[in-house]
Amino acid sequence: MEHLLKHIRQFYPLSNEVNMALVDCFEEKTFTKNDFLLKENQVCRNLYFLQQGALRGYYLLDGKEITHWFAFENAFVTSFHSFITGKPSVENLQFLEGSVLWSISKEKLEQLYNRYHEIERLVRIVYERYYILLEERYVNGHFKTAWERYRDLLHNAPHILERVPLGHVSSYLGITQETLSRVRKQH
Amino acid sequence: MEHLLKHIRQFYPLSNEVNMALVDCFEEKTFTKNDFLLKENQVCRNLYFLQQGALRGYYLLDGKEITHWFAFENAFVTSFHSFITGKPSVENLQFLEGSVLWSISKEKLEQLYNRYHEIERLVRIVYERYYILLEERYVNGHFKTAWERYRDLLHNAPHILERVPLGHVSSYLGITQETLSRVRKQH
DNA sequence: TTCATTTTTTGATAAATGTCAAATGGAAGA
DNA sequence: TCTTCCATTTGACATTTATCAAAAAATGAA
Repeated sequence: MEHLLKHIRQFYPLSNEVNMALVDCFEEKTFTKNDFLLKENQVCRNLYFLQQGALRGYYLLDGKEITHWFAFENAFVTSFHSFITGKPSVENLQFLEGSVLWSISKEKLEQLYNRYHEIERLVRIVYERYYILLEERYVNGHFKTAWERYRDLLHNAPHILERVPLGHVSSYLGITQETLSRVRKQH
Repeated sequence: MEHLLKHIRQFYPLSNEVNMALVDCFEEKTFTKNDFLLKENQVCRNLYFLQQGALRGYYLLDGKEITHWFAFENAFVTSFHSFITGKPSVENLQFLEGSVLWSISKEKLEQLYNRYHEIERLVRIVYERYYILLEERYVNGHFKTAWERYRDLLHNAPHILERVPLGHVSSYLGITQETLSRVRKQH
């Protein structure tokens, strides 16, 4: 839990009162490798903080799994589209490692919004940051060759390559596993 | 101004008092085609509401302009990375048509956040929506052929093809102008 | 360790897309 | 209308990447 509070402080420091209210709303969950946090067509009603472990989000395209994001320690995760809209998820969330999370329901989060302006500010700021991270990822993938994408990943997020099977990484980069394997060898 | 208030109501309806406070903080600006709202290396200190017209965001890669977004009537626009972080922009914002915007400074917006929880909620909700729109755009561009990207654009956002030169559209889709031209003819 | 399973690499070939150069088409202004 | 400028298309060719099949390597369980 201290991990979560520390993480939050980096975005927007909360008063003691609000910190305590927040702690009351989260519950701990643990999973093992290959477990699913969420499957396609389920509605994601919770926001999670990943304290320990690793997770991927993927969807099916022409029968193939396309991993479009990874998450590691100290990140907020959920199926954002489903969580925000209340519609069934198009993505699956699967653990890449045994993991520990803290979970809060959408209802409880909305109660917190209503009670504490501070929480709404915190979340506004978190969304801002997540928005620009996503934008960055979008731009970095645009108009790049297989080798450039691999090189950029190696530079910006080497932990992904260390902790995730290549098959998942290749779809994350938008290339086939064979191409990733070749490109990696040539350089 | 009524356009802006109406747009806001779709996200989160504000009380009269807050609506009035908001109106006081925005000022109108007009531009002609090809004008720049922002140039590379400038810090973007304002958030804009595009009431009428069209705008693109682009950056330079190997000397070529890469357009990575378009905006049309009834959208909030800014260089999000620069606006949020206060750092110089890597992108240029240029008008594709004569346009009318409403502008609010970051300082004034932050004053509004402090005074009105409602405004912070509104913006939190706007970020949520913009986040999932960006995510959707990210996923739609991933692992698609030139033809699929064109077809999807034609289906999801035909107005772009009607109002924007093909050269800008092609870089938006992550393909060359020649390929877009060919792919378009073949189908 | 050994076996079974999964992951990664390699090879041969096809398909898609990029590049460069030139031609065509269309729009706006003189 | 003519001219100029910019946008779009076309052609020839090179390059990159995908696809399919199989081999090799790595991993994990018995």
